[in-house]
Amino acid sequence: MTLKDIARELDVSISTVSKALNDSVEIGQDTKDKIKAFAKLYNYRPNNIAISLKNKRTKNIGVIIPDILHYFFTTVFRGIEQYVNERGYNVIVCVSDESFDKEVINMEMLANGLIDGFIMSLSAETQQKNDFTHLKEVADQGIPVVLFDRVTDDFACDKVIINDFEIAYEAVEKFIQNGRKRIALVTTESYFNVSRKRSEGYQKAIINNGLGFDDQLVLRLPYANLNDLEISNFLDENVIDAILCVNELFAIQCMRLAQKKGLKIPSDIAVIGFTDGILSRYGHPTLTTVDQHGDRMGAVAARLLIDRIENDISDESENFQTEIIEATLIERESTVND
Amino acid sequence: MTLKDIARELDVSISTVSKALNDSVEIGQDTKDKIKAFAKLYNYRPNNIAISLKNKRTKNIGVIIPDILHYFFTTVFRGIEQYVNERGYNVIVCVSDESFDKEVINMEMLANGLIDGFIMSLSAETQQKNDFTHLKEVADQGIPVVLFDRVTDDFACDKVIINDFEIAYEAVEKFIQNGRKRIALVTTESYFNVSRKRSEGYQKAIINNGLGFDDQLVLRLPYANLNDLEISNFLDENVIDAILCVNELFAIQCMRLAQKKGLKIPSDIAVIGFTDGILSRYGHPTLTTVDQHGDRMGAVAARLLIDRIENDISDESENFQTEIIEATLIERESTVND
DNA sequence: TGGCGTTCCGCAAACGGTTTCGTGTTAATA
DNA sequence: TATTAACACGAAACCGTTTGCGGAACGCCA
Repeated sequence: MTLKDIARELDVSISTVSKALNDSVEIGQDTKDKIKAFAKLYNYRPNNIAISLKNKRTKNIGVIIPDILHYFFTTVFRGIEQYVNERGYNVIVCVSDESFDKEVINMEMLANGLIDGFIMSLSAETQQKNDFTHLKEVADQGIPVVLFDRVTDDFACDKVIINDFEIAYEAVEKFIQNGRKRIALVTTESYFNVSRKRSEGYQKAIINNGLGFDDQLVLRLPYANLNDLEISNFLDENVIDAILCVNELFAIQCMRLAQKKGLKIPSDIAVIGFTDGILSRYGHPTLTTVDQHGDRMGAVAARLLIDRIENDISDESENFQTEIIEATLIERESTVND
Repeated sequence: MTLKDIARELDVSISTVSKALNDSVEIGQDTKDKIKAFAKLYNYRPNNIAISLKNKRTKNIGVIIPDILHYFFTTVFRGIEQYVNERGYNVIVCVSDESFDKEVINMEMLANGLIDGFIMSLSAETQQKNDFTHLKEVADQGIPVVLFDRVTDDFACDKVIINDFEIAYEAVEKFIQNGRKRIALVTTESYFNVSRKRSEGYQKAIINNGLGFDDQLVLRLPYANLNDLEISNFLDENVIDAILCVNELFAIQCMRLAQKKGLKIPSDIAVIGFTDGILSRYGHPTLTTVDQHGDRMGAVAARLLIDRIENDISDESENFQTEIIEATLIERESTVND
């Protein structure tokens, strides 16, 4: 069922049909009625591809995330999806699998007309290499990009992040208020901007509270291929009464291994993680954690992007914004003193 | 950068440029070289929308899942994404949020030219209502559909499922081999085809092993809004030494509440769940569970769909297939007898 | 009756490609 | 020298829409 079909059946021109269906004033009321009735009867729907070609707008948003199995990204994705749907857009997702090459390939695939803009979080490899030419290329093509969470200062665009530094600081102070003295940090290698900021927040809080920063109490783990040994040794070699972990999985692992050694949580060791995921809520004990409000983050990123798309911002004044989502600490069993 | 631009610059016709870039034999070698060099220099990429319009193929697959936060669906999604990318397709995802209306709206949005086919798992509401007219409509439009996991006999198409009945049967026998006598089942209300089959497998195994089916030992919970009370009462009111749960979350909840009552796992109560997710692997204790091989399921569904799309199956002989993925039982701490 | 303004509709271009067919040039062959 | 085949390229249709513009028909007024 195309405009042409309707035009032929009703013996009018294609343009008349198009205008009638779009309620143009150029078309007489009875003609409109006739055409609309016919269209409804045969369940006519305009072909979106043709429309996209015509107005050079696809109403699709490209989303590129490093890992779909990661709870945080999943919630951000959901936030994006919900928001863009409300504004009549669809989402095309690609997963970079933390790989620079996949990120580049996916962007190139989507950039040739398939999408009106990108929302993305940088892959681990991209952050390591510090190579953002693929971002610059799509930007040069006039395609807007919004970065969230894993962002970089080396590429100018709208960004959405959380207050990593402050919330890490707050978490450490929570420990201190509860009387903890030997507070450890379990983080990733430092090329992640988020881990770095969280580490800085940790360090600052330690120092400001007069505990004295001790690099021995910082454990840096590879992002993937987690194994028990390093954590286990770390726990053996240090006297620790609290651990701040930069993600949920690290926290759960720490708790499990500490418990295995006969330590009680939270009485012997308190634990705080990042990402309020399933593990935090249903782990044993339940985990005090930083809620990054992924849904909100996704929605904000989507709002920034669509606004930029629709405002046809040819004022390339590049008034880029960085929105900061306030993370919140959710207290659960892993820090409650009994 | 369009064909027209290149043609103008190089003073040849558009068709010559098109043919040259597609390595047509009609074009002389030197002309080809010149055009290709120019195209590469200016980083020309054909507009996918225009191509889609021309050959009425978008190379997009529509995926509709009930819940992106559900680990199982996430793994299936990943399987789909990986497979279709290899075959040059992209994925457009929509989340139905277990709602019939959202499922319908999403399908209609995507059906008008945006995608070449659907991969989907039915929402809870759709299964309850048993209304599949939206599926039939897109099928009538000639758009192929592949259902996975949450399928229905009332709509003819390719399907991918796991052997729910058999694996539930196997799980119960595992309990029995370990000497368990009072084996409970925690399931959802029965409109989910998967839960129903798992329940049947449970029941059959109980009966075949001479344990005598006791409906008292079956707890039926609502799918959402889980609260502790029902499970807690269930544990109080019955003498139970093993529980089979139809999903991961139920299993984790059961373990937590059982432990709260002072019961030891697995010595007092053994537990088996479905879905080998994060909770199963990192829960306390680690959970014996049914691995549904979501990745494989997604890949198979994608293969079925793309084969059907590309084989231009006008032999509407409707030789629909139902592929069955063999689930496997992963043994962890929650069933090991000590 | 001539001129003017409305109303209603069709023509054709445009979006960016692919593809069929036709045409002009050259060289080989009878 | 005339015929023909091979080769290289261009014109135009097509995919399904939207939209500016022109024109026909009509009514109204002077």
